[in-house]
Amino acid sequence: MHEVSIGEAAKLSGVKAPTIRFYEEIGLLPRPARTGANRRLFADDDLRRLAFIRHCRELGFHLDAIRALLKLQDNPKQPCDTADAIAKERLGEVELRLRSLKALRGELKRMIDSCSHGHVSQCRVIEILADHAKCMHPTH
Amino acid sequence: MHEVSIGEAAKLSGVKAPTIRFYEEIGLLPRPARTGANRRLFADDDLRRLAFIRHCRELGFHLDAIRALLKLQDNPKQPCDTADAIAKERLGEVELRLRSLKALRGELKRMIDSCSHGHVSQCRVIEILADHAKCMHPTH
DNA sequence: TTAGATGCTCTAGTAACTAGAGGAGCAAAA
DNA sequence: TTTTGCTCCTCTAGTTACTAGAGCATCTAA
Repeated sequence: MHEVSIGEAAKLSGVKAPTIRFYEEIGLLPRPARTGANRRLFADDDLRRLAFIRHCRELGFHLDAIRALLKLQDNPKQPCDTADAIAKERLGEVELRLRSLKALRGELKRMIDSCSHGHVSQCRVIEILADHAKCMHPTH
Repeated sequence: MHEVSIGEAAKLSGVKAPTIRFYEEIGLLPRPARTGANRRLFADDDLRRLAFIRHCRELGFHLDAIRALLKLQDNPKQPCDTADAIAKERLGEVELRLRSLKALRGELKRMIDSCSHGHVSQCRVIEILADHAKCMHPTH
């Protein structure tokens, strides 16, 4: 059956042991089997589920979205529109964030470039932060 | 002296009243004056500080960084290297995040494009999420 | 005078973990 | 056999930057 301890599961999946326990607690992972001494034993299925969760988290999905995706995975005969929609929503978030971060980068660069490294009283960084009107950031 | 209530301060600064109280509580804002009936009265200085904080937050600075920047602002004769360093650190974070989000966007697009809108069992989105090896994301 | 808006404090909740306390079990060396 | 050190258990509390709500006081306008 090839069952592993939580430490082993953590190593194999790249998810830390406390986080695995946390996922169990919030119902993202089913409760694994236990040894006589009450230690968790993870089977292949658990490890696969863990890998799925981890990959989703790396791509920035919220736990709620992951919960929905896992539910889909558990019912493979359903149409996959929901999975598609969740991924598209995430893509939208990413694109929004990208635009805003690009604008931000511009403003930060401008701020840093115009700093003449004198005293705080003449510091452009502080000045721009203090006075929004001096800011060229397009979206706030 | 032109002092305003917390609601007025919220309107003027764009920071919500509970958030203003929160900033006071954690020592980011000095305790403002009070009326006889114990209501907060914000002076111009407070409003300037609030605007500073808000602008910093919009640019994504952590409250700790803002605390440091405010301390600098309070001692204008210091050299402004610290302000410069904080802004540069933030720029670094932004650039890192940008790279990672761009990679993410690519992966999400690829996932969505290869979805044929059938059943979950053949869904490429779910499949790629389940199996990291099928993922082209360069950095994880 | 009374209704509705605004203010006060305090507690608790959010996301997604992370850290620590205090204790039990296990494997290997002395 | 004992002891050392690692892993594991549960439980509580802390993190960031707020947000929501309860229960009460005060202010403003009709």
